[in-house]
Amino acid sequence: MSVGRPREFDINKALDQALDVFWRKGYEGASLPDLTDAMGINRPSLYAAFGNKDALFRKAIDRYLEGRACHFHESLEEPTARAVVEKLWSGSIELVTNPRNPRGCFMVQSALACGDAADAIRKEMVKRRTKCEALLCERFERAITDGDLPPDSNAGHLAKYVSTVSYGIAVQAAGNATRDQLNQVAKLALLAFP
Amino acid sequence: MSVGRPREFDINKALDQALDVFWRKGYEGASLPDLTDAMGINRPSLYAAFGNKDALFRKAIDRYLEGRACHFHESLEEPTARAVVEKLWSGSIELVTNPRNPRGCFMVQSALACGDAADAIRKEMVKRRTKCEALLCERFERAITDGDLPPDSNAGHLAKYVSTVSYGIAVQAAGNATRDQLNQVAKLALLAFP
DNA sequence: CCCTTATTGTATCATTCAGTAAAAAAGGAT
DNA sequence: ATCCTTTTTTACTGAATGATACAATAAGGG
Repeated sequence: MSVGRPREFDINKALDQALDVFWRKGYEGASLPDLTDAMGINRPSLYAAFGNKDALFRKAIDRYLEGRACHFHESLEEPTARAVVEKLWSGSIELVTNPRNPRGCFMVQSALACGDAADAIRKEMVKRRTKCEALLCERFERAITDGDLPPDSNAGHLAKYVSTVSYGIAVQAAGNATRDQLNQVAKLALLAFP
Repeated sequence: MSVGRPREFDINKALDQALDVFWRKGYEGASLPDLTDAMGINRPSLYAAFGNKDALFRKAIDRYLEGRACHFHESLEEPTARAVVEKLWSGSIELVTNPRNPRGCFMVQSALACGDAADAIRKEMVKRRTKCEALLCERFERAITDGDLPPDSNAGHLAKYVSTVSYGIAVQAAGNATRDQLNQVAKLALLAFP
């Protein structure tokens, strides 16, 4: 098939390892030695396979959303708006407190505030979070059309509320909040949902 | 009084400038040139007055909580638990969307995830956030004792919920959320409060 | 008016940062 | 077996990092 010396590492496994480092340490806090050590490759291999630190991070975002955080897109397919929110929050709680993952949410904590050099990354994360909220908003608009939500509901406000609670859960998990505590929070937060 | 060459800068004004830099760029993202430029002093003056970057940051935490974010402690003195929450959230929204401040909340975004060198700072921020939540919890326990909240309320759960919404508001503000949008979120979130 | 004390400016320290050049190594193609 | 292409390895680059040494400077106390 491919000509030349075969690559000795699995590119997706390496990307998963890089994702974990970025997740735990943030974009700025993750140094190239941190990344290459975790990925089990040396620096030129990283650059050849992924471009540079910026490009590697962007690939890690996609990997996160399509893999570890796939509960988000799945939750949108639930039959009712309330079920969407329940699945979204419970899935988030499972993700951010899973001992196999770094604590907290990659989309929130990997580039929330940073220096000038990383500002493009920060903006990209803002865009991604906004995009997720927009998808949630569309889902609620459909629920209103379907009569699933009251006709006087405001899909935008609801989407922002649901997103806000998700982000708050992520910050709590980055501290020492337990799964049970966060489930209690979600249960309480659901009272505000129509 | 003091002997020796007098300091040429106002130490609290310099600390305020440093706080702003840490707030906008995070602990790791703020370089010493960033800090000294904003503070209008040179490096040895910074080290003589504040110790080092770590010590400067810790002084900035106190400055933040006692100054810009004083609404938190003030809100605890409101007569009812509901009024506490209303003042806490509205004060937070004012703070994190005030154009005179960096976007978002210093306590959330200055050291949420970071490299090994900054891990002590990250832990300190976790401890501080936990402390604020504990104060909120105590206030709600008092409200239960006073009959202000229903006797079957769980102060711990309520405190965690209120904190979670606050953190979520902070993340939203670090994005592009407007004050009006966040006030809508707070209004909605208040429906879940007894 | 000198002497002590503290701050300021300059210049520099060793270390770490992200990113690469060049040669060695491992296969497939001819 | 020998070339060709790609990956791996080693070593290195210039720039930026946090932190200081040292001398010049400016005030107050005796």
